[in-house]
Amino acid sequence: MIKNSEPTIHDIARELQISASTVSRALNDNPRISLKTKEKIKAVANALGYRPNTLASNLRNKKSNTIGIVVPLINRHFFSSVISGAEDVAFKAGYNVVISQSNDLADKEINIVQSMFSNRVDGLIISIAMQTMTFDHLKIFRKKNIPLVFFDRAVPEIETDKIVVDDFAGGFRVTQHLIDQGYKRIAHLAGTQNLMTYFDRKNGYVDALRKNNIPFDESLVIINSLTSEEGVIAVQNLMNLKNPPDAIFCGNDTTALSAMIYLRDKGIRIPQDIGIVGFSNEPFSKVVSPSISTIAQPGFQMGQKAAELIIKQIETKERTFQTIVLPTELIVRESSSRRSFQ
Amino acid sequence: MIKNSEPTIHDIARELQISASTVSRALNDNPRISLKTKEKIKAVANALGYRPNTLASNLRNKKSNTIGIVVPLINRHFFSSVISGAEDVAFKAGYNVVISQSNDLADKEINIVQSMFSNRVDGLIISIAMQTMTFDHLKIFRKKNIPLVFFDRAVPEIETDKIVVDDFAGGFRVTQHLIDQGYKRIAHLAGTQNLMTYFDRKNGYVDALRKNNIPFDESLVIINSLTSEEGVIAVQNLMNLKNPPDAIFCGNDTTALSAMIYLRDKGIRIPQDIGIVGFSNEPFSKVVSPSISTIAQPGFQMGQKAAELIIKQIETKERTFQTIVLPTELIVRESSSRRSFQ
DNA sequence: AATAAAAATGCAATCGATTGCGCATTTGCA
DNA sequence: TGCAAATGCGCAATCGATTGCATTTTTATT
Repeated sequence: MIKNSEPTIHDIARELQISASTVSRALNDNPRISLKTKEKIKAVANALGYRPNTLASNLRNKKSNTIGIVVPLINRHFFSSVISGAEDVAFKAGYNVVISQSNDLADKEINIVQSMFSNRVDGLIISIAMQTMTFDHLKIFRKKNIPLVFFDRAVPEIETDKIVVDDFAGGFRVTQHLIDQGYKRIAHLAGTQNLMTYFDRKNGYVDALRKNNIPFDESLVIINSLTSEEGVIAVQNLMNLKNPPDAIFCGNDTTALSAMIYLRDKGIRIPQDIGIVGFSNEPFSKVVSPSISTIAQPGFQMGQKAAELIIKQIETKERTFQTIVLPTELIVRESSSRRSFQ
Repeated sequence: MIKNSEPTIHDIARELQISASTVSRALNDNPRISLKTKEKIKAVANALGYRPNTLASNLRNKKSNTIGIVVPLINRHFFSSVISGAEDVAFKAGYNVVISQSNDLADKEINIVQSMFSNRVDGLIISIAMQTMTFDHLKIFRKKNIPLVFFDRAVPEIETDKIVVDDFAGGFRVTQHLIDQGYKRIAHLAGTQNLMTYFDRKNGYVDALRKNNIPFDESLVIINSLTSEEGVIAVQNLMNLKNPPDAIFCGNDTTALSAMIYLRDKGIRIPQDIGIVGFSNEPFSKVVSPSISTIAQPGFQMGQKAAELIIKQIETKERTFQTIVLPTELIVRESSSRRSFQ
């Protein structure tokens, strides 16, 4: 009779007329088993093509060796970089990585997070969805003391490890840079303000204006969800003002690009007539023409750090949470370099 | 005494003085349990904050509800698109997705695949690493009849579902297009030939030349691993030929871009002096200047299809494998549109 | 009311690996 | 040689959910 199922430690045990306990210990290099027995066991395991059933082991150990990662959209450079960095560190430490995308929908995020809990992930790394307004599904992790790490989009009211970039400084620096370039009327295309990232970027913008004694003009700030299409609409509205801006600090590179293309088609020169700065340093921003000034966010590094923190939480009982603020770097490119054109 | 562990069906059973079997059946809506009991059980489950332990369920059912995906690099647009598409379909069908990247290294790929097997993934979706030359680690899946689906980079000698783009047609079309644009001496920057994708692209190139009675010139084909740096080196070599090319069909957009930048810096005009075409339609290729002609590969759709196929394999015993060849679409942009400049 | 038939629930084994405790065998030393 | 101390290994319970079969309870029928 052919066994079509996988060999188990019991099969090895039967083969050698010993107990499954011994096999288990031998395969785990337990010092209680003699070298000779270990070798015999390993030889048989090899011959049978034995592969431990991680499911069984996980159940018994109450540990899945799995880290969950939830992002708004896998298919976006920044997020896939974070995932890549996290996978890198996690794999080396012996963890698997399960990934889901919320599509920026609160419902799906809740669904995913609960599913990951049911799967008993050892920890969860998450950047919350734009739409998410309640956080009970995440607070549960804290309550049950399951490791949780936020990156990029964190929840202020939940105390845990967080890795964010210095969005405030980023917003400030962008604005200061535009001012330094001689732009006088700087608009800001902001993302939804429930997310700290966009909130902070806007505050940096506001602060830079104040520090430079430039009056804040409400009409120059447009808030939307920063898609390519909304970027165009926002710019249309801005340009239709009686007193249109001469620079736009866009909340991300996507809107910066769509705005730029729209303006170019209207015959408006960049950076001469209008300065543009984006945010995130998407790969395209370096190679478009004019190249887009932007803020670099170290995604890969962020993912690595997130994985390190979650693994530390998993493997130690210690719970001294930290918020790591990665520095933002302003990358000045053509889209805002007016001085060199004057 | 406070139970700090998660509630189980046994806790629910004890609470109601019934058996765990009944609880299990009730929670799974088994018709053998009366509606009244079901409601009581569900109420208690809710009150206790019960969440089924998927690990236990998986072990008993010998099914992990998990699909493994292995790609060379998560952090690359095409692959992250595939992952995104696959996650989309998988999640809706109740599957989790674990992801790992091989970094194009054979050793890591083998390691990953074995780990996924130990984790008893229900199926594996993979695009093999550039470096991988032996396939025993994948043949095992077929031998054990575990669902396996290749995408993009498939292994010819393993019979299973495959989703590829029509690389041959892509290579042919690119070359024909360049010929139609009046380019006479067309070089090809090819990827490692052990991968069918690059092999087919090159064959398409060769075939188009023959069909147009253009002699094939060995010295115009350069094979490397298509990184940005290697693109530059390749172009340098090509331009140093006694008889340099007037067009380059690059194996991917990355090399197309780096080649273009190199040529531009040398004062060579594109597409007037040299025509360039890439492959894959990376997001940047549309927005750079000049924009890069390329072949679109529907990554997201490919991922969806891959997930559908693997789920079909998982959920039916049927094993009639198919190879789905997604059509390639030539996107003509500025980098090869010489006619309009003459 | 008695009995058959149907409906509802429980028992206990199972999935595969792990581990505390205990038993048996070997080794060491006086 | 005798006895304590190592050393090596096995028993059986455990992790939490599932399920074939058995048992109990309820309903229907005469």
